[in-house]
Amino acid sequence: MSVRVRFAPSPTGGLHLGGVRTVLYNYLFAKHHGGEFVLRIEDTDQTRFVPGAEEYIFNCLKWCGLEPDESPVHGGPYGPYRQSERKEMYRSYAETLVTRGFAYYAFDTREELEKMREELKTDENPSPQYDHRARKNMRNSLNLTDDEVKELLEKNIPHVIRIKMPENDVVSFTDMIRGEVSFQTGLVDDKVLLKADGMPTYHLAVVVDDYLMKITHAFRGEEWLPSAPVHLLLWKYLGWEASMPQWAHLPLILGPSGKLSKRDGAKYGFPVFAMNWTDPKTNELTEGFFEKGFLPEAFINLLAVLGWNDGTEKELYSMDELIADFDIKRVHSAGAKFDYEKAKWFNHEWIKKLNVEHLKLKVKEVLASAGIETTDEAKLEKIIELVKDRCTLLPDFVQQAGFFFKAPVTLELDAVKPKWNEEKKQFFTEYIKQLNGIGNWELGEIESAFKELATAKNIKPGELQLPMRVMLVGGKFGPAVFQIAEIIGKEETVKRVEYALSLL
RNA sequence: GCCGCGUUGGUCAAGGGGUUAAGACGCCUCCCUUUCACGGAGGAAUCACGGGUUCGAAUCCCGUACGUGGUACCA
Repeated sequence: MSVRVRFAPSPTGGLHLGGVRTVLYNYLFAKHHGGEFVLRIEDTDQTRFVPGAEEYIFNCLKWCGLEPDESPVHGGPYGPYRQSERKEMYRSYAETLVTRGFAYYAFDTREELEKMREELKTDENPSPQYDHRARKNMRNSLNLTDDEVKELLEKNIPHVIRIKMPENDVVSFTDMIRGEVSFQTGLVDDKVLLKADGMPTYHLAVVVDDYLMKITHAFRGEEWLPSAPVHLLLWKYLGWEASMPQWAHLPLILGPSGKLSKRDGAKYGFPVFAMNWTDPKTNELTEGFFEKGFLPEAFINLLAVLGWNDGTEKELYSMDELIADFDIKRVHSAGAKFDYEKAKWFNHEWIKKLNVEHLKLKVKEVLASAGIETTDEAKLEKIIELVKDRCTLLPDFVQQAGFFFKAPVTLELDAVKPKWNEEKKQFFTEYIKQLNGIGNWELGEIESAFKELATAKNIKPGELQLPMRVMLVGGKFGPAVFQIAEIIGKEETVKRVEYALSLL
């Protein structure tokens, strides 16, 4: 049987680091086994609908290179892939469960539920559940007579269907990451399966759809572990136990203080979403890795090794290598704190690693958005090669490569002034003359003229190089000075030196 | 509160009865370089605690503490 996995986001907002990692592990597992990766939209909560969120998710996955094989936009044989479009099929499964005695109708109103919680609430039990004890005193088909239930149903009185958790049983299963996990059914509440509006809750939808879509392995965040017994029981009650997927609950990604939230991002200055997301209601922007200047290769890489390793010292993986080496059993069971410094290191490594051709377009874009037009392709390529070791994030190219195309507006003259004197000024005045005389404008000529003149003037060349750099670059950074001069050309070099001299 | 899951340097982590307890990020020192990086060589820093089991425990068991998640007609 071929491997089929799924990622099932609810389109309610930005796509979190942890979400992308869940997609990634699903994707890697599927591809490693030559299986399919399906994306299903879990939009059963109509009150939380957020326009644009679904399209946003697809954009993120595309940028990450994690394209689904089946999805609402990619199609596939098990559609529809949007749960809201599957609404009609859930009710009959829920009713089957009622018929079999594994679930029941509950007619309690919001107010009645609140009242029950209020009454049962104590210091020892701050959040009472609708469980096997509570259900005995509520308005549901367990307590009502058949006729009463029938009447309520016929009158279309709003109701939900709840699972009837066994009072005293143990449900256990083997998690691919954690091993044997077990739960006392009496401590789990009677989760709503079908809501009053006819939509299923996650609990019903996930098992019905996983069954219908022939999902073989179900990987999801650790936050689902406590409701796993409900899902296990549903598979059993529906008579599908034999086709139940294997489960793996992935560890959480934590922020500097506890669970990683988008607030952490704003607070500590790092992105937490794959791409920028603006909440349409509040207009609040949460930064994304894409806009921050991360390469998808690096983003995927850093996420992959946040909670997984192959047992070797290897840390840099391409997607193909990940597919080849990934093993869900080697995923850690403990949560991992996200470290932005290390994330940046990964990006730096990937910038160094990727060839110029691969980087060119992205660098062009980043320069363009800083108002720097690059038309000379050969020149751009040469420059990227020269400066990429110095760039951690894509926008770093603006500082590191920008001055090749545009003379610096402000010069860091404070770095020069303290040791500046008349001799040095004369040196540069004469150097300009020599520069103008160079016929073959290339590195060797520019450099030897500089050094010979310095020797003649009895000044150490080293003492002149920093001023020269500041004149051309604007600050104390960048590749070798004469290389810069060679690339920007004679005219521009002379111009920049003259301008700087006028300020000194 | 109750339930689940977890706990190796600041962070990511290897190791799963006998190791000088890998490696990476970050930090520090030095070399290279009269810029900034890259690269290279070093350094500081870890098995949450308490009991067992065992000749021997970071590794196995039990407690405790702490962290984290759940406890919704949200996913």
